[in-house]
Amino acid sequence: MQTQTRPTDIAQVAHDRIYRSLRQKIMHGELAPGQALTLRGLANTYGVSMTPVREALRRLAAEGALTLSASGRVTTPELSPERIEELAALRALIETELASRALPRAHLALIERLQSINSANAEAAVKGDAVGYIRTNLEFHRTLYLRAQAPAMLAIAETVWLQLGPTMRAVYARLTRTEAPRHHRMIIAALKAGDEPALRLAVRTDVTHGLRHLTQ
Amino acid sequence: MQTQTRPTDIAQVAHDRIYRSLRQKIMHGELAPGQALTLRGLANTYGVSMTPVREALRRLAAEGALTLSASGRVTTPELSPERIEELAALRALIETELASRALPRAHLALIERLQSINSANAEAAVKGDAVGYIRTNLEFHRTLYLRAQAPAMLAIAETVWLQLGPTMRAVYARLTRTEAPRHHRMIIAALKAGDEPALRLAVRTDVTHGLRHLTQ
DNA sequence: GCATGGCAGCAGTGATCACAAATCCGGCGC
DNA sequence: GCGCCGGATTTGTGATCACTGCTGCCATGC
Repeated sequence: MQTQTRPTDIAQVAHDRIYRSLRQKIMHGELAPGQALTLRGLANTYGVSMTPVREALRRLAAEGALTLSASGRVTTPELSPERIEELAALRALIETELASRALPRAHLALIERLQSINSANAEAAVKGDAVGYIRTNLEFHRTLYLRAQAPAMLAIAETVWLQLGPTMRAVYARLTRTEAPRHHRMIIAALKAGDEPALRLAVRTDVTHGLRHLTQ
Repeated sequence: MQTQTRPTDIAQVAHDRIYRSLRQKIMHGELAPGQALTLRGLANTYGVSMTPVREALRRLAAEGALTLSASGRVTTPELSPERIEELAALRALIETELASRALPRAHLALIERLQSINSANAEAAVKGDAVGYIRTNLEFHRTLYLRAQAPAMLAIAETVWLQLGPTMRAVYARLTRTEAPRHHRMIIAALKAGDEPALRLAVRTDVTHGLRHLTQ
């Protein structure tokens, strides 16, 4: 019983480390759409053999974060406008539900944390730091949704973020400024007021705003 | 250029074959919750080495169809009531949206196909064929949702079905009878009438009905 | 009788290798 | 000069193996 494994059930093995590393890069928009990844190349980069790299890539491909060509080559996806519209609709559907479920549990400490993340988000925006912008933006949403106590829903929301990752960079590169924190402030205001319809609207607006102009 | 590969981009390799086989078994409720799967055992069953089995299992685990213990052992998941409630809510959210999108494209040929699938579903119900019941039930939904032209949404809906697979058998074992086709007939009636609110309600009722009593 | 310790078998992980298919590139012929 | 052919290289796939840690069982001692 007195094993020295971590208290979590998170395996600390090589393929998992590589999976997390690549997943973060993809979700934060550090990889451009259409970029090719090779087993031997990544194995060399991470100093391991092809085996754990293959598992990490296959897992990411299963989650839609990467595309497998017919010959097994993996690349980051280049999304069609229709696909982007779908993923934006999914974000709106799932995240409004998550926000609704988080609302009754959103106490002052959470709202303060959201405001703090929002400051970092605005800072990244004015500095033109696209990766930092995306990272803090997702952190804002994740922090709120964690309160919903709905891990399966959150996992699916994150899967959608992952699929949008490579595209996100292109999206946010052009709008940045202090644009998006406005919607985040609307979310915070609705949380403070306990106004569920306003919260749902604010979340829906926030998640679809940046993607809408890409779907035409 | 004159390769003999299929025109689709679906790889016909060993790990993919094993993945599809296991995925179907899980989604159709052929595997009981908590059942353990071993790499060497499956490798033997399918007549391959551990490598492709490992990839298939990891892919299924990534989709939530299987659970990985801390030591790497994989089993079919035993879902908590909270998790089931979440997954039912996700089904309701996503599938009402898919049905709405399919509605304007639902012509008579589709409705006739749905009725035909529904007959097979009723037949499986009276025969007490749980696997056949689940299979035709999912086929009914998938056939409708394919008309929505929303592959990303459908993929996520199927992921949810996959997670519910092992649990579904236990659910439908107790209610079967000609119970569920009633909701399916409501869906068909709403499609014929072009009545979107009724369609959304019928879908929501159908997907949450069987799961609701498990969430308490 | 029960608890504990050790040992054997079992299960997953990652490295290495042989192989096949796809891709790329240079040269040859028209 | 252009296009096509063929080989070299790259890349993914699957098998095998050594290794580690876990599991479970049996025997031993209290």
